[in-house]
This record gives sequence, C-alpha cells and structure tokens, in this order.
Amino acid sequence: MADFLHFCNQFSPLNQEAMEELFENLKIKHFQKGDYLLKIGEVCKHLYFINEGLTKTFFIKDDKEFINVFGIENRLFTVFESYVTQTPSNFNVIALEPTTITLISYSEMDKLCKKHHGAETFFRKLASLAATKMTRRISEILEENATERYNLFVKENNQILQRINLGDLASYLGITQQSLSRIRAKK
Amino acid sequence: MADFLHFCNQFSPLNQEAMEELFENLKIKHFQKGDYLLKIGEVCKHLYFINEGLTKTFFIKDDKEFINVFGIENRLFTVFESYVTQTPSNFNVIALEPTTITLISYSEMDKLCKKHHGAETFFRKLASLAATKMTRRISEILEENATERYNLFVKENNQILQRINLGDLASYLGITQQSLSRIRAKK
DNA sequence: CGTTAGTTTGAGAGGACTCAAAGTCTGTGG
DNA sequence: CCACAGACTTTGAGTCCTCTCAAACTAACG
Repeated sequence: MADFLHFCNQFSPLNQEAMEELFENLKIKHFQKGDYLLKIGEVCKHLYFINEGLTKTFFIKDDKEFINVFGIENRLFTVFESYVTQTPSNFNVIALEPTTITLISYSEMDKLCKKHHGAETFFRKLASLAATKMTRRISEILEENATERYNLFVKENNQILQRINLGDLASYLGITQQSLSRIRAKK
Repeated sequence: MADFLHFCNQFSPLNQEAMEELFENLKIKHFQKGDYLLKIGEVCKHLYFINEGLTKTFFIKDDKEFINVFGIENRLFTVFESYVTQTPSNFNVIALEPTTITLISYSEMDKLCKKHHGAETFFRKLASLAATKMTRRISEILEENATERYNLFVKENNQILQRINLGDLASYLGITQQSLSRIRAKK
C-alpha cells in the first residue's frame, strides 16, 4: 500500500480528499502462479498495481502466445482498450508467480474523475505515459532485429530477467524460443 | 474548423465555455509538400488536427526511415512523448501533400485543463484512445507477417492508399520497398 | 526415480534483406 | 510536342535470418 502511495505521489499528486477517497476503495487481491487476472472475452474492470509478483498480458493466435506486456512490481497497468471502453478484452492476463495486486475499479476511477479535477489529471497523465511507452515499443520492434531487441530487454529489465522463462521472453520479443535460445548461445 | 468541432463533439463534449476558449486559441497553418511540421530535436508544442492533406511521422536509423504514423484528414495526432513531457522529439513530421492543420498549443491545452474539468476529461480520453490504437499496432506487428500487414492496411486505409508512395508504405509496414513491391505483384 | 516443464541443438525451408539493374512515370525546357 | 532528368517502382540473384519440425538434453519436483 505504501508502494502504491509512493507511486501516486511521484506521478501526479492528488489532493488529500481525492487521495483518501481513492485509497478507501482499493482492493488487494492475491493470485497463485497460473491464475487468471483476466480472460479473453471478459471486460477488464480494473487497473492493476503490482505490489509483488509478475504477470503477463497476451493473446493467442494459431496456438501461439503473443505477450504484450509484463506486469512488474510497483508498476501500474491494465488492458487498455477493454478498460477504457468497458468492452470485452482481447487479452488474457496471468500471474507468472504468486502475485499481490492492488486493484482500482473502473467505476471507482470514473466516479473519482468526475468528482475531482485532480483525479482526472492523474489519469490523463497515466494514459499519456502509457501511450509514450507504447510508441517506444513500436519503434523498437520496427528498427531493431531480434538480437538487438533481446539486448535492449536485458539492459532495461535486468531485475526480472531471471524470473521470465525462455518461451515467454521470446513471445514478448516476437520470436520463437528456439531463435532466442540461439541468440543467447552466441554470446 | 467545422470538422474539428465535429471531431470534438463526437469524442467527448466540452461545455460551452471551455469549447469557446479552446476555439479562440486555435491556429491554422498551411504546409507545402515536403515542409517540416516538426524536426528531431525540437520540442513538439502542438496537437495537430489535419483539415486537409497528409503527413508522416518518422525517425531515421542507418539512413533508413521508420514511419510511426500517417497523419490523415480529420484525425488528431501529436508526437506523444515530446508533447506530453515537453522534451526534444525523436521524430520528424513532414507534409506529404499540401496540408492544412489546426494547431492546439501545449500551453493552451495545459491552461485549459487546469481551468476546466471537462477539458481534462477530453484530453484523458484522447490519450486513452491513442494508447488503445498503439496496442493494436503492436499486436499487428507481432502477429502478422508482411503480406498480412499489407492487406490489413489496404483494408483499413483504402482512402489514402493511392496517396502514399511505395517506399513510405513499406517503411510504415516495417519492410523494404522491394519486398512490398513483390507482395503487390503476387496478387 | 519417473514425469513434466523448460531449454538446447540440428537440419532444412522460406521469407525478407541487400546490391544491382532495368523499367515506368511525370514534369519541365528546348 | 518531344526529349530528358529525376523520382518512383519492378525485377533478378544471392545471402542471411528466423521459422518449423524433430530430437535430445536438463532441471525441478512429487
């Protein structure tokens, strides 16, 4: 909880009242390894802040997984399209480890945004930041080849590298696990 | 101007006062084919709404262009990271045709957001929508091969297909223009 | 100790790349 | 009205990266 408070403050401080209201309505939930946070077809009703653990957000095509993003400690994420429009999700979200998550429900956020100008600012900045990160990911995928993408990932996500298995990392990088294994072997 | 008004209203209606204030501070600018709307290293100070014409947003690596997004009539866009954080842009933006653009300055938007709760909502939704679209693009790049991506682009952007040259389209799709030429030839 | 999940290695196929050259189109000046 | 320059597109040949299918190896765990 302290972590989430810290996250909020460094991000875009809310006023006392909005903050209290936000924190009153948070829920904390635990997931076991392999548990679904969200299944394809369900509406994503929450923002997820990871207190502890690791998740993957992915879709499936031709029996292959495509990982969109890893949920990492002290980061906030959601399934954007589903959450924003409250329509069925195209993505699954699964816990890769025992995971503890702070949940912010859509209806709460919506209420909060309507009531407090500052909350609206907070979530505007959040969405902007998400868009920024996605722009970078698009650039990376386009400009870098598999080896370069792997090196970049290692550089920027060293903390979680050991916790992600080969297949999942390959899927995130957009290559097969055999290819990734060979990339690693070359070093 | 009417187009932009229409865009705003269907998107997330602003109240009368905020709307008037927004429209008072809009600027309209014309660009010739080849003109820069923004250069790498400059801070992106505007949201761009295309009244007429076409633009490309791209960066360069090893003398190759990588197109991030095309600016299309009646759509709003910006260089997100630069605009949101007011730091130097990693992207160029160029007019591909004679182009007329409605500009919303960062400082105006910021002022408006601080003053009007509704404006904040408007821009929150805008950022959310942008993030949603980018998620889709990431999925597409990962899951579809070059031919499929081309077909998808044709399907969804038929209106501008004839106006974009082969090299630019290839760059957007993340392939060489030779490859794209061969994909087209196969049909 | 056997089962299962995860990783590595091999061989061959195919897609996309590079370098190179030849067409095609379009607009301008003679 | 033709000729030529410059921009754009297509085609060819060879290479390389990544994929697929297959099999072997290596934990980790009950």
